[in-house]
Amino acid sequence: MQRGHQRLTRQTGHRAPSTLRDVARVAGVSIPTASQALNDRPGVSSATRTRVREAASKLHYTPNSAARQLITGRTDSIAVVSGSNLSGIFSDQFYRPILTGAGSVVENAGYRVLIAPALGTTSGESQLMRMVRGREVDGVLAVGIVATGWILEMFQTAMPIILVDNRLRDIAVPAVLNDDAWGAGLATRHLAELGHRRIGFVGAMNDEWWAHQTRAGYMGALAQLGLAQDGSLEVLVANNIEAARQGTRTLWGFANRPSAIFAGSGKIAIGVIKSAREHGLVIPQDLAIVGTGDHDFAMMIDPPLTTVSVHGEQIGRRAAELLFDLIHGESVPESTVIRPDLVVRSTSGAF
Amino acid sequence: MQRGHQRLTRQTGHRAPSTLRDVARVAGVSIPTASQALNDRPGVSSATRTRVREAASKLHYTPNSAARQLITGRTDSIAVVSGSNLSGIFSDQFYRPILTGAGSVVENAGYRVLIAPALGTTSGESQLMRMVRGREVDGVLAVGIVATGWILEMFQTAMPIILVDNRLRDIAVPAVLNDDAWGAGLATRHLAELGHRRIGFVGAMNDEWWAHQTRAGYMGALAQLGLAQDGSLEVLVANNIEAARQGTRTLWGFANRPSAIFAGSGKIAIGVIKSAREHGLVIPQDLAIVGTGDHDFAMMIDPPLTTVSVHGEQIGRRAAELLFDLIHGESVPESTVIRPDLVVRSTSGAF
DNA sequence: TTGTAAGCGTTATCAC
DNA sequence: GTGATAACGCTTACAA
Repeated sequence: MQRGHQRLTRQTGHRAPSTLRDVARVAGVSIPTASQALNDRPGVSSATRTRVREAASKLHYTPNSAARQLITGRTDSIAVVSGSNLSGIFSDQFYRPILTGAGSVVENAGYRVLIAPALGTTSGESQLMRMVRGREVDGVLAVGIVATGWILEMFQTAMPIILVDNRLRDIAVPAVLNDDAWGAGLATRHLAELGHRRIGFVGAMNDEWWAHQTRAGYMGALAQLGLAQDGSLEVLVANNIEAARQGTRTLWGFANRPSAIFAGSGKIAIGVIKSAREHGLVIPQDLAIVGTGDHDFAMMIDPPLTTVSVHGEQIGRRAAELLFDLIHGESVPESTVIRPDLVVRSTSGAF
Repeated sequence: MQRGHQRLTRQTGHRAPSTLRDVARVAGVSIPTASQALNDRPGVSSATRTRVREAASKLHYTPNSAARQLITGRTDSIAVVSGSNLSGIFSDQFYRPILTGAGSVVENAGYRVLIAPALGTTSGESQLMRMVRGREVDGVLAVGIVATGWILEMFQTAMPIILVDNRLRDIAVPAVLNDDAWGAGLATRHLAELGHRRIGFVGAMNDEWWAHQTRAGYMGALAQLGLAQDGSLEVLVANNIEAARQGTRTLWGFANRPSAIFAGSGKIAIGVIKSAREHGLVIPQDLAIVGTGDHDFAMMIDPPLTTVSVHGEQIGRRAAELLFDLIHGESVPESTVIRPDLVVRSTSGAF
């Protein structure tokens, strides 16, 4: 079993893959006829069709996709592009289920998925342009893209594109979004129903759509519930654990500190929990918390996290379906919104 | 800003992408000359070359990749295939850094990455065959594949392939592996140096290479250290949190229970911690633990986990480099092994 | 140094 | 129903 020192070169003992010409010859028909037969086109006798099919399977014939692309113009593949690199996009807890959902639709449609290099780098962008202008894909799924510039403008005019979890300010690109405002409302009302009057919000201070919407949903719910919109209840931080921890440190010292917190992202929720614990607060007795995003850690942490559960797979599936609609020349709504649910666990103190 | 009800169809106002013929016409040369000029081939006067380049950039010319593929036989893309679906492979804490590393090498080489559908399903396999036999990729990176059947045999003879984190029993396919045995040795010796004599092992009982190697490393270290290889010190469980928790429940009751545990995977480490805590043991005072895989949670859990840090990015980079070697016709070692390091945090009780 | 001719493997068009 | 013939956009070989 110890073969570590061996060196291997690519085997070259295989014959070239068989072409349609081979199939036609074996079946005793012309090349176009073989093509018709294999593509289930009318105008071929069933006897011929059978003969061609048998020849094809005998020769393990697989169409050369480049040749087919060249003439049909279709590539049967789509690109997934994001702001991060190849696997960065997949490591994000939020985007992963979206990609799972989109992937299942795309794979079922028999399409291939090309991972475009990250936007933001020059080389990444030029490779993406090559993919788009070189007609290597039939459509683009842009996940969590922030850029608004010429890239997307070009996409819009040259290639079907669906935006996932973001909107653009200036260009009307169809998007599939989580209903962040709705989720914030669910969380805030849940805490209010448990008797909390001073419900704080720790949100992301970036300029992305979801951050705005989440805050708007929180504010709207407070107003609707007739609760105070006290500025001291609200903290905006960078969207990471450490920033949330640092940014909320001073929050717990005040006499009229919030008795409950709605955290606008999963990372922020973790940071808030750390910070509160460091101040000696017991969750949920001293502080109730509702997080966002129903990720692995929501169940794993102690106590388990009450959270707004984003339906990522559904978002991804819908986005892929809409992209196919666009590819097939159908029109799609500019904005498709998927509502999240509330998953009640222990940190909100409901039981 | 509320434009939700609008419906959008693909814009068709764009002209067809420009071809080499357009470039040649604008530059006032023949098509082959334009081709030579743009591909930096000798035998073109620098004046002509400049004129062609200018025409190309003016027309936003991008070569049609299908046409180029058809004639050169190269696709400039590789497939990543795994046992899981599109994003399942990326959600695994172990594989993600591997893909990050591989991705950076592949993208730098200007290659595209095609995500192959999961093996194991009929449709996935047939789509993969289509990709391979249809010559849609130049090589395959197979991550954590367990199958040994005809699929890989075919790969080996028809297409360059590198296996990551696995070996095959019957076929000599070049592989890049983590040195699991080395890591197990590091962990075991670390615990012995801290004074532990009864060092237990909770490992995965599956049939994969890493599981065997990890156990072998543990056993080897015990022997080398002159410590008991007591069968009661060893528990093999399925590789998930719950199985590890259940499977180690009875471990803590014995008078001569282990004072330290080496957990053979990240998931197993979490399960062991849960189980030990449920039995009232305090970590690391009552039980020292060394885990495997330096993932996010290793730092996040309390106390932070001492763990064998697998160099996933390096594994991925190496795998991609070897794949390119294979694609370029060079030979590669059948087995490339990357050594992990030990990251000492709190659970082992070193400080 | 440049242009002409041929061909990659497939599908589309149109006679027969 | 079937088979010539052309075409997709590009690269290579070879002739001018």
